[in-house]
Amino acid sequence: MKNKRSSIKRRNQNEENWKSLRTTRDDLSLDRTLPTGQSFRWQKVEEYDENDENEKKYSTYVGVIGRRVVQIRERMEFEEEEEKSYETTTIEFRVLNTNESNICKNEDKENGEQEEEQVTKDVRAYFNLDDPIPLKDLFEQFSKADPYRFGRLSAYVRGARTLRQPPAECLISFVCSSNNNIARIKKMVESLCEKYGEELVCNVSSRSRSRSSGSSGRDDDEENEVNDKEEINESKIYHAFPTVEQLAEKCDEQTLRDLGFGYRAKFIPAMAKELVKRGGEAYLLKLRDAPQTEEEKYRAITELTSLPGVGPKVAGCAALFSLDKKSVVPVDTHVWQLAREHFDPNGELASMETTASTTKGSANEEGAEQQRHKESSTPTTPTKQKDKPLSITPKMMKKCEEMLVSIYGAYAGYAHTALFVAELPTVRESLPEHLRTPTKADKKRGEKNGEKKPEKKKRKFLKVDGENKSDDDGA
DNA sequence: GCTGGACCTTC
DNA sequence: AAGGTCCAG
Repeated sequence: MKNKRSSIKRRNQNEENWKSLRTTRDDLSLDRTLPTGQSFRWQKVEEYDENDENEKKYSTYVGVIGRRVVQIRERMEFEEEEEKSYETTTIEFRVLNTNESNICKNEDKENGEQEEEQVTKDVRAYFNLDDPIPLKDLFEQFSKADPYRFGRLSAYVRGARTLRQPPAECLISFVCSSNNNIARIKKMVESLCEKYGEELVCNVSSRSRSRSSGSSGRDDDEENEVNDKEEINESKIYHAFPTVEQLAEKCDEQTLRDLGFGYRAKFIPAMAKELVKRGGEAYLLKLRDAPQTEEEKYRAITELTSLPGVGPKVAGCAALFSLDKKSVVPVDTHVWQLAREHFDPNGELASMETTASTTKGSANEEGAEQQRHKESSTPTTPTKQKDKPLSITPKMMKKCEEMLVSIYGAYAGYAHTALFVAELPTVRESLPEHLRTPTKADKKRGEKNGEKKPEKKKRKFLKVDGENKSDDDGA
């Protein structure tokens, strides 16, 4: 409503609005946290550093936290000291929208400063940056507890954090995630926000043409020209995630079906209404603030599971990603696969796959094989199955979660996040071959060649060979 | 309690 | 098939 003010001034103002998140890249890597399928609202945006004479490009993320549109970047600085020069990374953010935050209603300066503090607090909270234990230290603990897998992986997933999202947003997003892929989940969440969420008005920073002094006068900014409508107003509209009240009142199944939600369309209005009945967001926040005991953890999961569209997996995600239940390990097909591959030397998990998975005839055989070495006497699994997708039963989830919690402890959920991130294509590619979890294709190929899966036996007892400490990622 | 299907789209 | 859940039997 109030975008009549001078956009130029605002633009300059924004340039200086970057504030430090007061963390380090050991504790937070944006690339390993924001686009990893915890939250579906972050968009990677390339920017140019206007203070750098070469206008060096750097990447930022733009997303919405509550009612603020937030942009985050990792800024690298090179410092020279005597002979050595080294770089430090500062993680910074700024608020882009003008109808919340950086404008104080009564031009009171103190209020403004309070607001500034509040913003920083909120953003830090969203990233769980006020944990009692820094992520770096946790990773060291995980590595000690599990040198074979986590220890060798930790350098490649440094800064892979677990977020702390608004509970209703998190829960509803993950209801959309069932039997679905990330790209479509993002689309669904975005359309839900556009349809029902509060508008958040941002000034658009029409960079580029300001100075094309840079050597490569390329302008890949054609999209700015295309969006001429928005360019004129110099504002861009983002949307808050709708509140449960908004959804309960306005949202209906048919509309969501038309938006492409498929069979999940009926869950969201039903859940919103039920949540409102139970007290709205405050009801969920109560689950968050309950004492951090195992009992309360299970209670939270039970409560969530009684909502429409929420099974154990979705409840686990909401509990871990928004309700401070840090030992929860939400087990999905991917986590199951990696647990079976790396944490199942005795084939306990493998033996539970009574339903054949898509590709592995050998999985069951192998599991049964190893099972025989132990004493447990589950009925030997049939060797021949049809090609049905593997579905994870609650029993399997429980077993898998227990196994990981027994290894990683009270912050097992954080370890899970890092292990999961290591499986994402972009990160996986940065891993040395021997750390990559074999894909189905790999296994198939192996079977065809009649190979014997050489590793398996050395597993837990192999000492961590001196994997060159390559402190770093590929990015 | 546990298991097998159906369920909406789309990459 | 994709980061499951619900509902019968």
